[in-house]
Amino acid sequence: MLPVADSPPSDAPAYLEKLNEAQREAVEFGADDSGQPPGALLVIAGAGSGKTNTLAHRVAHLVVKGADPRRILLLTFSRRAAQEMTRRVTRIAGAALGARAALVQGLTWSGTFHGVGARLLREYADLIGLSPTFTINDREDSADLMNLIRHELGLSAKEKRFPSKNTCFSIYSRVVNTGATLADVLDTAFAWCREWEADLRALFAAYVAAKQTQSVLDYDDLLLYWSHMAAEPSIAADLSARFDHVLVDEYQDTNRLQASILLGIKPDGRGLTVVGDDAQSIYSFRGATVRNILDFPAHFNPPAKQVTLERNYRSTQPILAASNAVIDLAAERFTKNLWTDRASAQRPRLVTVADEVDQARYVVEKVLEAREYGMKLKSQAILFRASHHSATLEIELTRRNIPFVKFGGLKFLDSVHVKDVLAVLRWAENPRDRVAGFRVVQLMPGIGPATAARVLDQVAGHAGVATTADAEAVTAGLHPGVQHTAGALASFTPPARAAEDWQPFVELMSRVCGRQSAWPAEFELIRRWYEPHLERNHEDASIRHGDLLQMESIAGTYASRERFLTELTLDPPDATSDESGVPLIDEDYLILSTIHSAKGQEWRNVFVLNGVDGCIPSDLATGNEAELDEERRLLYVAMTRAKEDLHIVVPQRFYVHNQTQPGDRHVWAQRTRFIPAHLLPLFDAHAWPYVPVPTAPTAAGLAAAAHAKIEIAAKLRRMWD
DNA sequence: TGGTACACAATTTTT
DNA sequence: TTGTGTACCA
Repeated sequence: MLPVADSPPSDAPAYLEKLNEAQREAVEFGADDSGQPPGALLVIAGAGSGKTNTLAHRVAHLVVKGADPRRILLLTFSRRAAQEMTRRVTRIAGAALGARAALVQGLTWSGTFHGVGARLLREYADLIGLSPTFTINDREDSADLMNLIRHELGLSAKEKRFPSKNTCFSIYSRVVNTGATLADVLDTAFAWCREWEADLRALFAAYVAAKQTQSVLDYDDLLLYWSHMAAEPSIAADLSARFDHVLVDEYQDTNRLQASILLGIKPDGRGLTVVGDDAQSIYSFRGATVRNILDFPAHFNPPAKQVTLERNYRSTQPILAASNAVIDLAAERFTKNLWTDRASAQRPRLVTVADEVDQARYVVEKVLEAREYGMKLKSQAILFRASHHSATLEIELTRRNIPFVKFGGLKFLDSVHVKDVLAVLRWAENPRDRVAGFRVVQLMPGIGPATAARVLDQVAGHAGVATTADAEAVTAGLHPGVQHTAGALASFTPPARAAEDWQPFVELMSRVCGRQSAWPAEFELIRRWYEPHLERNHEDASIRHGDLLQMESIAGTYASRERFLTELTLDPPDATSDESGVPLIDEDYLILSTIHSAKGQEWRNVFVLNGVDGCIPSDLATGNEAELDEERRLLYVAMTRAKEDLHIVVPQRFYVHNQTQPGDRHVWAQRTRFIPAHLLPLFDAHAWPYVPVPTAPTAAGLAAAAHAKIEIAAKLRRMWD
């Protein structure tokens, strides 16, 4: 490495040269050659302030200074972020380490809280009374299990309707993640379920018991078990000792449970670094609390060192000014003012269009215009509050043959056929998983809930009895119980209608459970078995068949069935596109994304759809000041994704969808309340199209106008209600 | 079991 | 509108 001649701290390694002063402080804090882990560090990193880069540099710097990468725990918000982080660390440290670059390959403890939790739980399973072959239920599966219990307890047959499975699960999850009492959660977030408190408590108790007998964990359990492990002194000491450094990204979006895990592992804060921005906290619906980041410094004695990154490298000054002004109106505000030296004459645009159809046209026109000037589709993104807000735009894009990929919203894994095949795998992996078994068995015609329950009871009965086969299974490296499934199924007498399908099914299960085929060959086995059922049950079997083939090839990229199941559940493929399959890497395509999924990303040209009250903020989230502020932060996050150009589109009319006859009923929308009149000078506000084409009033138009009058009149009257 | 008819409630964001 | 649950019948 060449000596650096003229930059002030002359001993600085070259890879730190490009960082600004605050970033360097964050990177170098406590990283000396003593080998002692430094005290707690909090980095408040504003939008676009080079947060990921700084964190990656810190990790790389620690390694350069002698930290063992295998003993670094790096927790990120999404797996996508984890991969990005690992990639950058490898690059930075690789360049700095020269010949020792291979060292950074050891950075294996990098992932989401849930992903790392799953790995640790499997390692410590025996210590905490958990079966190491536990399977993980995704949200849907968890709700299904909740539903099963709900029926068993007779709660579904109440005179007054009991909360739905999804509501029940949401309540349960919130209690777990916030650490609040059931009564508190009901009072604050689910007031309409207040009267069911006792029943809900019983339901949750039974739900927990069911998960334990079936060896299944839900998402929350991954954190819950982990936090209990971290609270157990002997295990906590072990956990603490195996990681010298723990670094956490997006700390503003962690919940109480996650904070308790960190404090359990690093009670004195030594070696602990957290990074985040309270202005970008947008996951409170999942139990995340800004208090984690605000209270972090005071948790420790001496208090955590705090570094603030205020220089924004992403956006132009006008975009930043508008974003700052929006977040400034928040009721509570704690930190920093971002600044930049990227001047531009172009203010963010606030564009009024007639309706959603025009909104789509505007976006398409501007996107293509930008591409004419050489801006790739990939450098442009369309952001929206709720997944379905992009429906009209998607139609327009498809019509005009513009390729796009959509992040957020409906998942590949939510489709029936994919879930069916996964259920077979899950059941083979864990025969006690009733939700999976229940689903699989009912695929065969002639078997419904009643028969399915009998089948599962028989399987459970077999698995419960220890036999010599268990011992053999253990020596063969299999988990006891797995062997019995096939035997139990073989001895079951199916109803006459299912007789024909039964034998092939038993054969399949015995091969898959007995691991007679290697992974991923067994996936193909299952797919072939499933095909006739697919064709019988679905009109569009050929499309779904294609999905399964695609999944089969993905399956081959995982080392084992267990890894495939775990990682697919924790990190489902999150993009859908208009074509089947994700576009090729080198193809150019437009990005559509919910604002939530856009976190941490940036594009040169950004469009925010439906900048309208009722969409941002969502109608459903205007209940209290805290919810409203979160919606405001959401708009802030969306705006700060833009590097050069930002368009907020405001359609004036929304057609009302649920009218009986095709008609012209609509509501008039108002510009989002987060951009009040006195902020307008920060925007380039105009209507589109610039030159409206005059047309003679049509009968429908007149009717609409008349209707509008009525709407406004009604609104004025309601002011005094 | 599996189909149909009907009632009624909720409606977002994601690991 | 869509999703979910229930009742009833073949």
